[in-house]
Amino acid sequence: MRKDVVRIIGKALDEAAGQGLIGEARPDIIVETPKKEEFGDFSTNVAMLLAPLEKKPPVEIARMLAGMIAKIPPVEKAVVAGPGFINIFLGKPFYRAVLEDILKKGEDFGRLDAGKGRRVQVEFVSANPTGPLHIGHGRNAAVGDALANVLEAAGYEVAREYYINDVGRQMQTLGESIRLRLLELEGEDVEFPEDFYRGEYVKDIARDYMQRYQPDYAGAPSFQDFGREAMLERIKKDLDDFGVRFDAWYSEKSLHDRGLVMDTIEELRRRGFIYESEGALWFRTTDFGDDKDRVLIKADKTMTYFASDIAYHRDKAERGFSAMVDVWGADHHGYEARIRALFKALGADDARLKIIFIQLVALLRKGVPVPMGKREGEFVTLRQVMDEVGRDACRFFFLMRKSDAHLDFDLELAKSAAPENPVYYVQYCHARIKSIMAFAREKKIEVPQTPGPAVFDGLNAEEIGIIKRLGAFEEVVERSAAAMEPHRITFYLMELAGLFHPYYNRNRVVTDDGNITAARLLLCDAVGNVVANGLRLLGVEAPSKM
RNA sequence: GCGCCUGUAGCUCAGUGGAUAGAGCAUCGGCCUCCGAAGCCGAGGGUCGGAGGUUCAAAUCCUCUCAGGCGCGCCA
Repeated sequence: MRKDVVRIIGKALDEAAGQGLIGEARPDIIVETPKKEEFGDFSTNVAMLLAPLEKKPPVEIARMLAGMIAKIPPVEKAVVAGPGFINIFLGKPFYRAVLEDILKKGEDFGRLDAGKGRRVQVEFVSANPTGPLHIGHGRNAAVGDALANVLEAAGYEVAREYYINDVGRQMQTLGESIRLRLLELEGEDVEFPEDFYRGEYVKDIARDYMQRYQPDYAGAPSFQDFGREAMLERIKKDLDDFGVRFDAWYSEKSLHDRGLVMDTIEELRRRGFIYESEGALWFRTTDFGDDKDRVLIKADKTMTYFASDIAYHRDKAERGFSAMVDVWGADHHGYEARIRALFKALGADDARLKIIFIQLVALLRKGVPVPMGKREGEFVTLRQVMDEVGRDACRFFFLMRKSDAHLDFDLELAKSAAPENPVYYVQYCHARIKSIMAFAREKKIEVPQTPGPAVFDGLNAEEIGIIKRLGAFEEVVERSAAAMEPHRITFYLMELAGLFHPYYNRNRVVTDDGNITAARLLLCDAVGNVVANGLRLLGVEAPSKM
């Protein structure tokens, strides 16, 4: 929609240049949708940008361009305002075409080719398989998945990946924790160390292990392997119920098994970024802006997690993605510099790597914070929240904020069927429209496929305004993808619902007037369609009944 | 101390360098014989943390500063 206007302005500029009225220099054409209706459907500051280049007053240039723009259909009029804005008013035929386009495209409205099929990887959640997913992972999952959806809609080919930290100290601790719990079950008196995994889930796993392999434990897997599988199964189930699926589960262990960790270290050594000191092996990340150098192999000859991480990212970088997105908890932001250092050390373009940080979620209950101490394993799990408030509310709430902003998640609000709950505000919009459509069908009202001029002329300014917002959906998707900010979809939907509900309350859709009824039904259909498409990107249901 | 994030209405937050800074909640007052009241209408509310700077134009960009959060291990 905006692109059409950009094209129109471009045409006017070309014509002005052709007539020798301006030079060939072209500033970036900025077209915006003004906040006020009286400023038109679109507005551009191109004359003000041109003024210094042409050494003419902006208003003079604006007048000249406005005259040319006004002659290009479907522009109805173009007026100069303020310091040199050109406000452009489009005619009804334009908005009729927009409505037609939305209805014709249906589910595909909002699907773009901006990505041109380029491959993008989104790696998210990647929680250690040593415990169940907690609320923070939930936000990570919601953001990562919605972002992947948005990128897909924008025309990228997206790969969703989960990186599993399945070797090292914490896996050993998990194995040991299970072993001790098993001994307990067998009646032994054990002292359970403070820093072991103390959650109930460990006891569950130990119980499973016992039931499956007792009495002689012949052929039983190691506690660690058993624990890993049990935890992954549980995590997958949680994510599945949350509506999140991955294309790949990438094992850290597999990096070691294939020798890629040592390979990577060797490559860095060849490139001269590795040195030994105090018995340890270091990567000189300070060459690339990190605060300090980082250890890859400790003095005890075991590897750090960072060693795996660089091997993993090296592998990613070689897989030919045009962009790689890592979604991390905000407490990991200190890692960004060292991962970027790896890219630079390998001569790879680290601009391809985008790291999104997910800030903490504060759970509230009627405004009172829910304690979330991680000690004793009593943190709030994604499962608990999902079970309490439902998947839709849960996902929607996680996407109501910019990911790098703290999020207050009020459980009572999320599950309340009250007007102040934004999830239902948007879903209700969809359900309401479906209900209206059903009502019209019951009344055997004929609705044309597309709005002809006679039908469309029945629509008033408020309805045209809604169509204008509907048309902007494509742009919202595009910007959301470009900025990698899925929350923009959420805000758009709340705004759209905020246009529709008041409109509905003031206007009857099904009336005695055939043309008006048809036009309004088509408008409703389009709104419902866009709401459904937007909710799909968020991974939230668009119910027909509530 | 250094680095990253955040300071916008009482609260929670939007806000592409543009025109008189917006929502929702909360508060107060109204609307269901009529397509879904999980909805709508109306009212009050602001030194965009502060100070400089760039610009025709700054909540937005730059510098400094104040406040809060997080991170700064041969931890995971």
